[in-house]
Amino acid sequence: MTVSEPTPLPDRSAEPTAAADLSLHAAEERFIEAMGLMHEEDRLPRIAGRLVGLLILSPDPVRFDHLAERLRVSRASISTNTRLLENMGVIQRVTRPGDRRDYFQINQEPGLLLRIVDRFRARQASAEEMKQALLPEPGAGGIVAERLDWFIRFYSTLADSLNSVLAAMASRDGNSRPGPA
Amino acid sequence: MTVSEPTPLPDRSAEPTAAADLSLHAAEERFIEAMGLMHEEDRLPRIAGRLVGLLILSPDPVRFDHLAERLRVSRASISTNTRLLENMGVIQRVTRPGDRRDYFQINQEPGLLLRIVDRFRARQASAEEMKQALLPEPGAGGIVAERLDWFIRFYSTLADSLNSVLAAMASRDGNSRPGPA
DNA sequence: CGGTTTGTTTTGTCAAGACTGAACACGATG
DNA sequence: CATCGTGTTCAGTCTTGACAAAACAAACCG
Repeated sequence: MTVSEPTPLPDRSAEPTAAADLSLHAAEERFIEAMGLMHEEDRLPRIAGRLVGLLILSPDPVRFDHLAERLRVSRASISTNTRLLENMGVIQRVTRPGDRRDYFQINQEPGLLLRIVDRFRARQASAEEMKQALLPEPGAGGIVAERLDWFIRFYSTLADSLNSVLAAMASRDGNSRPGPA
Repeated sequence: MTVSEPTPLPDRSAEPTAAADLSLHAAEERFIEAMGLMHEEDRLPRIAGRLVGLLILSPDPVRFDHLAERLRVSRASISTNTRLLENMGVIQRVTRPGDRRDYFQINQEPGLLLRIVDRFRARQASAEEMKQALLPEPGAGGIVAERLDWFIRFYSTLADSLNSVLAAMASRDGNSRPGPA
């Protein structure tokens, strides 16, 4: 799982910005790996997360084969995961005239975030259904109904506030950037 | 994965509330399964989720072996998963004097929710670290920094609002209930 | 003590799914 | 048309983790 560095770049003493570059590189590595783990928690393949991390850090669109090279994974994995992210609206495939190759850039990423909202809504809905089924019961106004209420209220509030954060952010910088869904 | 019913309780036709009971039972089944799926999304074993669902619906503490029986899983799985949830502060093991057996009840469940907050905070922190590393760079105020800012702002806002929802709910009914962390 | 009840730990099996290499498709290019 | 460049798909391997059965531990009972 841990990567081995074939080129340790031993000629470091010459350049003044070398140290900064290196630590930046290390930080990038960490960020990318962290994004990999994060997205794995969200049931996405680790490579997809790393892809997102890398593309967040890349000001310009990145070439398909550069992705494979930089992340040290097979082109097959890049193909699969770019497609996945593309379909989710998280990244965007761009092409250039006279260039057969594919480039990718992130897509100011609410795609992922909307997924979270959906999950919360689903939980809320599930508890609501249960509450409904419970209603005709005699003496059903007890602890169980209370718990379900708590549950429902929590998730609905959460989804709402998440939505409003998204909306606020979209209106603030969504007009300057290509702004997807 | 689908359960089969060995004891259909055939003597139900006598009671007038039979229909309601049945649909309630079905709804419970659905709720429990839904909770299983939900928690699986959060990287917990499915059985743990079902356990949470069942305990939410149980007004009184439930006996260890009843859990196994009701969910139709092995006692080993119950043991493992109750322990897991207990350590997470999601459920509570209770005992009764003169009774060797263990009972479980849900622990008005912020345990799970705090996990979500932690995840958000971790994401925010990761982006912040990256931003720091980026700072000394020349011309680093570009798109990348902007994206990281967006990211940071989003997750911190989210975690904050989640916390405040939790706090509001805790203060509203936390004093009547045993109220854990 | 032997045997029972209750819960835990260990061991093995199984399934899901991530990742890869290899075969493939297909347009471009000499 | 043969070949190369580029990306996709397929088939196989490998890891991970959930789950169960069985062995185990410990408290209780006769």
